[in-house]
Formats: sequence, C-alpha cells, structure tokens
Amino acid sequence: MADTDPGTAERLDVTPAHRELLDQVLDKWSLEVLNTLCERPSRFNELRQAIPAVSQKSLSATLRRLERNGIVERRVLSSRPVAVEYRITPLGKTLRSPVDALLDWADGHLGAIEAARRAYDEAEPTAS
Amino acid sequence: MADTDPGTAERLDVTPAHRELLDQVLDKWSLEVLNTLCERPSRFNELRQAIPAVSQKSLSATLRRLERNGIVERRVLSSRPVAVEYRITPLGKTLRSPVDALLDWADGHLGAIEAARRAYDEAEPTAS
DNA sequence: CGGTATCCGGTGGGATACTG
DNA sequence: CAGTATCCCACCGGATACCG
Repeated sequence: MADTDPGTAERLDVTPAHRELLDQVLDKWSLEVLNTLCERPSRFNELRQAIPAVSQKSLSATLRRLERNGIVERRVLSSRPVAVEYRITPLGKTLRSPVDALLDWADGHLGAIEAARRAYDEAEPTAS
Repeated sequence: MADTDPGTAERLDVTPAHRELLDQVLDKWSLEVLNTLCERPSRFNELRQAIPAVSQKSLSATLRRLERNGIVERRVLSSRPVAVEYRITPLGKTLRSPVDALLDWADGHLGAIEAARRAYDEAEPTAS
C-alpha cells in the first residue's frame, strides 16, 4: 500500500479545540450565511431574506459567533437609520474550499446514503 | 476574475437534506470514531479505549447512526460471549478526504482564530 | 462483552415582544 | 433597520443502573 492509502496514512487527531472550532463554524446556519456572504456583503435583513428559515435570534447569534472567530466582519455604515453590513474576511474565505469539499461529498453521496437508511429502517422495525 | 474565484463561483446551496446529513456524520463523536475505524476495525470496548471521553450511550448512538447511514458496518463475530466488530464501509472511506480537508483547515487556522477570539473578547467586555 | 433504559442538566434554537 | 430580551421546549449527551 502507498502511504496515501487512507487506511494507513497518519492522520490528525481531533482535539477538543478542533471540535469546538468545527462546532462554531459548521453549526446549523453558518454554512448558509457563509455561502451568502461569499457572494456579496449583505445587510442583516438581506441575510434574513436570503435564508428565510432562520430566526432573528439565530441569525444574530450565528453572525456574532462567526465575527468572534474572525470569519465575518461587521461594519456599521451609517447611524440614522442604522445600517450594518456583514462581509466575509480573508480568513473566512479559506473556509470555502474545505466546506465545498464537504458539500460536494454530501451532494454526491446523498442518494447512496438515503438508500442505506431505507435498507436499515427496513431491516430493523424493532418489533411492532 | 477567473471562475475559480470563490467570490463569484456558482455554489451548491445547503438543502435541509444536506444539513441533516452533515449533522448525522459530523456530530460530536463521529469524526473520532471514523478516524479510529479507518485505522483498523474495532470492537466496541476498543473504541471506548481509543476515545476515552465518550460515554457508552453516546458511542452506541454514534455507531448506530453511522451504521444507518451506511458509513460503518456492524459485524457480529461470535455469540458467547458476544463479540462485535465495527468497520468502515467503502462509502465511509469516501468521507475521509473532505473530513481531512476540514481537519487540516482547522489545524492550520486555529492560531489565527484563537487570536481573533481574543481580540473580540478584549474589545467587547460588554460591561462588567 | 456489548449494549439498553432511565434520569437529568445544559444548550440550541424558534416565537414573540420590545428597543435604540 | 438591526438588533436584544424573555420564554419555552426539544434534543444532546453524561451518569448511572440494569440486561442478554
């Protein structure tokens, strides 16, 4: 086997810090926020329109979390009426490639996985 | 700009099915389970030793979830005393590459992100 | 050995109401 | 417009006890 064999290659272990980071960056709404902000900087309510299913509270929390992690930048544009713009940072852009890889994987294997789920659920009606 | 520019490239949107899939596969313990099973097939208690922080319940739930999604396979080896082996499936192996990309990203940018967090927390003591 | 059942506290996130 | 505050509940995951 070559050392590129995924079964034998040495791999990074998942430390608590890695875990926390992924939790902060891959939570329920972050990916959609990232996707939107990678297309263009957006105002708060533009994001709400772009992601209709998110609540005010969750969008606000997601943005603050991403801001704290240096993934997005919050920019106050004017003060009356208040205008705020969110944009992706250079650090945030580096997230694109691995996240896209993940999304591509999910998209490419969704069919196989749904088939596996059906097979599993079929086989294990757990009595009834 | 080339069409490889992350700011202009067309991207997959994140559907609820994608979200659910990622939630099932990237949850708290799945990555460590995957990492361990990619090295070698393992018994239940071997996994507990390899991942000391996981509880029985969570490990069991993680394994059943991954099994249902076709990522790992559960194999009963003998019946008295019970021996069970878990191993990664071919489908599960396809997860390696995108997950490694993510882990590499996390590892490579952890320092910058921790710096961003310190800067943010410093600037926003939010009273006290 | 390899789990399941039960309890239980903390957290995520929606709905709603209010504010600068 | 861009949030925060409050309430509330569902779910996650740990601890413990029990089972085939």
